[in-house]
Amino acid sequence: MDIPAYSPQELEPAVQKRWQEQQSFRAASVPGKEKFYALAMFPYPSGQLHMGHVRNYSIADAIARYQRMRGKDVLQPMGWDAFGLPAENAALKNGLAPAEWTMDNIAHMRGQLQRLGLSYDWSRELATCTPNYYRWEQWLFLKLWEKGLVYQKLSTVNWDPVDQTVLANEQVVDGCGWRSGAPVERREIVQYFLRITAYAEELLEGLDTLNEGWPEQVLTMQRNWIGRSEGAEIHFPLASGEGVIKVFTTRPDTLMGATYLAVAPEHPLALQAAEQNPDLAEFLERCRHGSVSEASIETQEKEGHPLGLFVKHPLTGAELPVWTANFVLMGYGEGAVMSVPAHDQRDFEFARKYKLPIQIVIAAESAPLEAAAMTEAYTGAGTLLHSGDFNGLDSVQAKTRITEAVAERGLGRKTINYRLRDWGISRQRYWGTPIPMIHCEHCGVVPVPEQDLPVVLPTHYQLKDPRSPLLDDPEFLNVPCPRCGAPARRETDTMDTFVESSWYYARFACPDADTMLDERAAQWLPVDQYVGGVEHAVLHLLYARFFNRLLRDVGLLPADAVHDEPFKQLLTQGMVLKDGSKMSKSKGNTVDPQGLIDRYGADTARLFILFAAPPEQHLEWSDAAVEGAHRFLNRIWRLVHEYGAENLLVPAELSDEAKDLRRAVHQCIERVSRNMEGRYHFNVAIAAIMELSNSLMKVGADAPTDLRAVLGEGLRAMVLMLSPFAPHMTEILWEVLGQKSNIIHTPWPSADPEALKSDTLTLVIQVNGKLRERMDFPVAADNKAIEKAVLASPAMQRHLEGKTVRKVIVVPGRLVNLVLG
RNA sequence: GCCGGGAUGGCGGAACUGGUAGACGCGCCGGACUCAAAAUCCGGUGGUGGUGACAUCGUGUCGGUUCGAGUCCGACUCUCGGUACCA
Repeated sequence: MDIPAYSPQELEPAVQKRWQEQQSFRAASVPGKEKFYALAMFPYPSGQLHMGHVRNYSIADAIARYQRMRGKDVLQPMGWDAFGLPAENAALKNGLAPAEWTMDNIAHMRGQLQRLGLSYDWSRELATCTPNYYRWEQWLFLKLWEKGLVYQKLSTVNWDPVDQTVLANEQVVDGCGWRSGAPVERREIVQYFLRITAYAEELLEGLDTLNEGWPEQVLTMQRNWIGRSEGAEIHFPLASGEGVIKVFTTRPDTLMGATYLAVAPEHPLALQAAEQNPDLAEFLERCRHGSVSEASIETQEKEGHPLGLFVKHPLTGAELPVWTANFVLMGYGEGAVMSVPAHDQRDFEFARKYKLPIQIVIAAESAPLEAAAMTEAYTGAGTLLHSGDFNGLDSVQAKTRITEAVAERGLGRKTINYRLRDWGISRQRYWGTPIPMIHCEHCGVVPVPEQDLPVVLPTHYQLKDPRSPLLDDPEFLNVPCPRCGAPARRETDTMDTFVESSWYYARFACPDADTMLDERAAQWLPVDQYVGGVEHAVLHLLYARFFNRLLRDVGLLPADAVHDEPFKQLLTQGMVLKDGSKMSKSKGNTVDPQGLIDRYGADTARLFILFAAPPEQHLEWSDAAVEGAHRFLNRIWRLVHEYGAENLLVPAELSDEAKDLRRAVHQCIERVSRNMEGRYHFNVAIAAIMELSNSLMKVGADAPTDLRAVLGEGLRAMVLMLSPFAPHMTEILWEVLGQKSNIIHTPWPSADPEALKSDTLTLVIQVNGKLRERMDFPVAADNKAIEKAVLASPAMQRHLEGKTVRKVIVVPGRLVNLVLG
């Protein structure tokens, strides 16, 4: 027999050319056909495709191809998240302009993606660094400014005193700038913020509608991130002079146990107090060093300093000292906390360190507490004591009563606080979307008029240092004020790149629209299946959910329940690891997918990466296992060619052997189909196909006709089920089997319930929970008959000898457990 | 620090809702084909004891619930992701 060699290097490009010529993956809304929008998170064009990309896109493509075979009208687009820090770093290192570097990378990576044979509608490709894309972001920014959803406020950044630039948290290593090595300082600068907190409640409630389609862990992380907490705002009047310090607490029941207040080092009162207090000034100066990241603040040694200032307790009028502490965050709540050392662990440790009083006001359920003997705070609920009028109340009642008491004095109220903070979108960087604002000496901050959009980012600079070249470019900087016409200065800050990735999924529906979105967005949205890394579980996915609502509220998306959430189903894939850790250039443990594709072809690469682990788990890289995937494809290639286009009709009457094989075929269809939806465990689906191929391979060329006919049925099903994973090879094999339809749109096989039926089944017989025997029973046998047969069977006698049968448990279709004593 | 995951043979992993632990693949061992090798095909493969049918231990650690626990509950260890300016 003459079987052509399996040569993916020739076969795959030929099939890809065919797809391109036939525009096989072009999405055009077909009336009456159910739509399916499959989307993988678009890549940052770093230069080379890495294994994480291959995995991400193989998963999404398998889903897209499966849904196409299910008869859906599938949209699967691809684009580039093209603004960002690495382009500037590369520009500094190689002297290439960020735009040039980015565009070169896109061209290279597009070629790599095409070589993988992913079923994208390339006509919708977009890159976020093109004015055509980011102009709409500027447009939206202006709309939100009008609505008051964008505002300016001071916020703290990492400042590199040597490079004279703002540093990303990632660029701060052990408290020092990564390039200069200089200790990082904190600076407060005016930035633009998006009022995401106005949507906190809606974003939280929306999570309940995602229970079906999103992983529980992502929902939990988002809930915790939003961090809704009910409590009270309490005002502590300053002992001398005017004003109050406002604090938020979730434990108003412990108010009578507050022994001091702590404010953030950036708090105005701390700064004011430091003017007359050199010790304090020195402390605040020390607090001004180190990264602003939450992780570094929370893990640092907790330190504080008294302000020499006192407040009055809102209920007792007692004077409490005010401290400043390095762990109090200016950005959370009011930048001040009331401290109840007896009932809060952090306050307890702080109080012990600085010898501040500890006042017990909640009785623990077990032993009575004693301040001097405590080794940790009692943070549970309980009955109030040492609390005047409130003694004897439980924590729940006390929360209400104390909040009411404070409110009656005009010194507080019940309130809801969120951990979520407004989204600071200003970046003091060059390679990003220019913020469309103008600074005028007379008029202040003035928005760029809509007709002047886009504010185009100049791309001709050679970067010499990390400082944004926009700051030194008079052509960019100098503009007349749109309001008064006087010479004014353009805003040089650009937007956080998360802004671009917060709406691209919608733009893909209408990439050529001459508005931000048109009616096609509503047709395609929501995304039916979104696929991407867990690392985006909170930030990107929360911002995109927020943007979806902004788009709705400016009238670009319909205000109905269907469109509230952008991503109906979410699959968070695990990372690709090598030797137990993330593949990265710095660790030198990367495996270049290009080499893999060159050597084995795209089908092998895709099959391996889906077979090696379920999508949501980490994937440990293995060269050896790739060989295995390739060998499997080779076997399939030969198996199908050996059979060819024989195409016999499966007769109604089958021999037992043929019946068994047919059952195996249809069990496989059932198993694979189940794993193509829901959990998307492609590794199990592929294993089932491998098992089937092992059975099919045992059928010889001289086998009886009925068996050969079932073999043909099995091969056709197998090739169809393999096509979402190995689309190039199966396209050819479908023809080898004599099939005329286009495999891309051929219906997915369905399991025949008749074929699945079996006459007998094997039950496991356990004694005291341990496997002892196996016995076959007719499918129809009832529990009583099974129990009787087991106890009477000769094989069981040695287990029963000298024992009493205490209990017999029959699990239908599974096992029998004899409890003997 | 805080929030969320993960841990099963030599390796990647399987085990639907508490019911046969180790499917499938890799690796390894043995065999067939070959002058030989590669490729391919066939068989074996968790540990310990036994010639053997079999027995016994075994899913990160310790404890619990249950006729029965990889799966449920409690405590812990290690590890990974996020932590708001990496994307």
